[in-house]
Amino acid sequence: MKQFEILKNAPILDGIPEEEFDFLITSLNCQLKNYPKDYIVLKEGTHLKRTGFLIQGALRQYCNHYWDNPIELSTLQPGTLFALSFQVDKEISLVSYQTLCHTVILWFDLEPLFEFKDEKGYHRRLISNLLQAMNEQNQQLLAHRTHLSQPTTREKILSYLSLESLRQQADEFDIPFDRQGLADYLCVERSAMSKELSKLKSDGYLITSKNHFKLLKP
Amino acid sequence: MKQFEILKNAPILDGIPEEEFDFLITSLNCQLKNYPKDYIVLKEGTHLKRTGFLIQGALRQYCNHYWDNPIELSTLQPGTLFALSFQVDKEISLVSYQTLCHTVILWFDLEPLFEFKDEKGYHRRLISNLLQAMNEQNQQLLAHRTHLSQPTTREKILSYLSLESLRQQADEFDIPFDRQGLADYLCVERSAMSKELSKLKSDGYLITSKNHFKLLKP
DNA sequence: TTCATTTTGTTGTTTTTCCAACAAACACAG
DNA sequence: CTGTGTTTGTTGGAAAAACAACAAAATGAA
Repeated sequence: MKQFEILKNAPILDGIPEEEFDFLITSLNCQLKNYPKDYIVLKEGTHLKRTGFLIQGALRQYCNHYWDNPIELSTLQPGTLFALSFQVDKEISLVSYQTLCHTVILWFDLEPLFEFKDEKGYHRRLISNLLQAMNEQNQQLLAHRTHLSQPTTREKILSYLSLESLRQQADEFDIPFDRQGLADYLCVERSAMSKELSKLKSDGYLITSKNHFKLLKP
Repeated sequence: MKQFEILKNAPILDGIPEEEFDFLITSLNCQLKNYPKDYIVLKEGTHLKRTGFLIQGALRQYCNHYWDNPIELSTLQPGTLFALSFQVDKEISLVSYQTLCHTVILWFDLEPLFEFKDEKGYHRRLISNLLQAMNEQNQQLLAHRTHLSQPTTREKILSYLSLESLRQQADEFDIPFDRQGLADYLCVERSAMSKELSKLKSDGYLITSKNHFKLLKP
């Protein structure tokens, strides 16, 4: 079954044997729910209760705050956790989630993970995986914010490329974006970015063809 | 002793009784180190090994990638965790840390937390606290990135204010910034922001005096 | 209170980015 | 190969933001 495959391969369950899933399903009070297209699964401003794990379908993550000026955040793919809260009924959700098609979500409680009924250590393993997932997301957010903090398009590009160079430990590398994708990621105009890339080329900062970049010290 | 106070009150040790600290110090292989002013504690591109907890002093967090174009990220205050890694010797640090004054750092290992020697559950408690801290940072980064993603100064302001309104559950609230601080946070010019705030006022979007804001639906 | 300092708002100029339109290069199915 | 659709680079005018300089207001210490 396809749904089970996604669950089985989720990083969050890494290191936990399948025969223990039943134990987890019971102790975390799991509940599988189906939603039709365009259904608002969670509305911003409401109290966070249970954690969601997207099994099938797609979720649109967005804000629509005070002045009804909707802001798109991202589209969640199967295998993603969302709506985490560690102080149930104290935290409120700052974002909304809406289904983009027929969607299946596994809801569960986090609290049992923090209680003392974990003879085999699988709760702790689950928490560790959670921690790791969150750490990764953190790194990505931190990097993205660093680029967006740069004042000009040129500096945004340089910030992105030099981090990518460090990450890939090379001064020559591929990037996972086409031009439009990179512009969206850096929140600038594609044409302005293209202009700036040309300048950088003629200034001797880099050589590029398609999504392959080679950095130079001019 | 002041250093111990900071440790004792750190959110990361919440719920763990003082008499258990010795146990943690031993099992996590803790090590206290002193650094002089301007010392580079960790350089970007090097492998992450141990986790740091800033006890005393201040750390400048910055990047200086390929083209030696330094980028300031933040200044860490006592009580902050940094240089976390969950795959020792696989992850590299994407940022550097430099002391701004005489600084004391507690270094420790994370791995023991994920092993099976936790009779009283304090390792798990520590992990939970870690998870919570990381979740909070995540929320803040996500919010910040959302604001920075907005194309214009006006939209950055509106994004920030409407989120703040949601967070504080009121259409009237104080913000923790002065004008310059808000401009820095939103990565825009103070004067341009001031201009835009004036426009928003005359357009009937808000009333403000000092750091108190009241939102209106025009 | 007065005076010095900091914060905030305003204005005009310069610079940068956005936007729209188009041409060249490329990708690919028939 | 040809033709179609997409991606990329380029350009010029419009809009916005940055910058600099200054005035008004608020703050805080003597």
